[in-house]
Amino acid sequence: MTRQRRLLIQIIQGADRHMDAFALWDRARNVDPTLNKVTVYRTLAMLKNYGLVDELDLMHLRGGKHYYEARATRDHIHLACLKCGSIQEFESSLFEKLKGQIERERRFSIRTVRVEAGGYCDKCRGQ
Amino acid sequence: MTRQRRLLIQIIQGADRHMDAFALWDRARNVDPTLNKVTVYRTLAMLKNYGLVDELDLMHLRGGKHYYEARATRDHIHLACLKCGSIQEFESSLFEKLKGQIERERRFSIRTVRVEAGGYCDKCRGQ
DNA sequence: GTATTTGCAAAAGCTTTGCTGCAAC
DNA sequence: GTTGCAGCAAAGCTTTTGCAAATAC
Repeated sequence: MTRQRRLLIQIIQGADRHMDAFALWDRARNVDPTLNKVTVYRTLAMLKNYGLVDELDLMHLRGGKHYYEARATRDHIHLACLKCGSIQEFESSLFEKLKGQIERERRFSIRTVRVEAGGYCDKCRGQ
Repeated sequence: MTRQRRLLIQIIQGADRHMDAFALWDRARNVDPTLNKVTVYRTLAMLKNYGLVDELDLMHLRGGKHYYEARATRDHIHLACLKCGSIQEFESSLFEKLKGQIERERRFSIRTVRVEAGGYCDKCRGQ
């Protein structure tokens, strides 16, 4: 494991929000200004492959780019507000049951699941 | 409603698989060779806006492009096989309950939901 | 006749690739 | 010393934009 990869992993795991490749690069450059954007993409590809990082689209709220987050111990759902752009996370045992149903009824072995809902958050729904 | 838009809507609704913008364009050109790719994108933007069409990523199995499908009467989940690339659709009352839970507990008004699972289908899981 | 839609060309955005040199072990 | 990783520049793909001409009603 190289120094730069360790740095990127650290940034993803410590992120307080969902970051895209450019944002990750930007944050990494504060620590190591020589780090190239291509290295970000190559590291992300590796981490996705090992299942350490999940790739999100967040309902394309801000164009076609992808967002990344360290894989959590428990899967969660992303709720994207189409008005204010806020992202909420939601965990539910129903979601766990749903995954179990898919595995059983379709004999489909799930490796990653992505649930994204677009709509209006509590603050924006009345407006 | 213009002729070209009607044609594109017809193609999306009659599609036997999930199509990306290029595939839609290609099919539309068989009928009207003057139809421009930009018109495809503009029509899709309109249809997404009206909630008549859903945009999918299918777990980025084939890069960052988007796939489109006419909105069904009932939401469904997409299961993308990481090995053979097959796409299955899955409906479940648990999914409906999960949506209800989100609406209630977070007071989040859902407009579109996308559930995509990547993994191994029955045929590929043993291999 | 007015408003909206289309084609064309070009730009924009994000991501990937080829190759050479550098770093890790 | 061998193997794999990083930097650089350039290409690749999908999608969006600006503007003049064409179409719809």
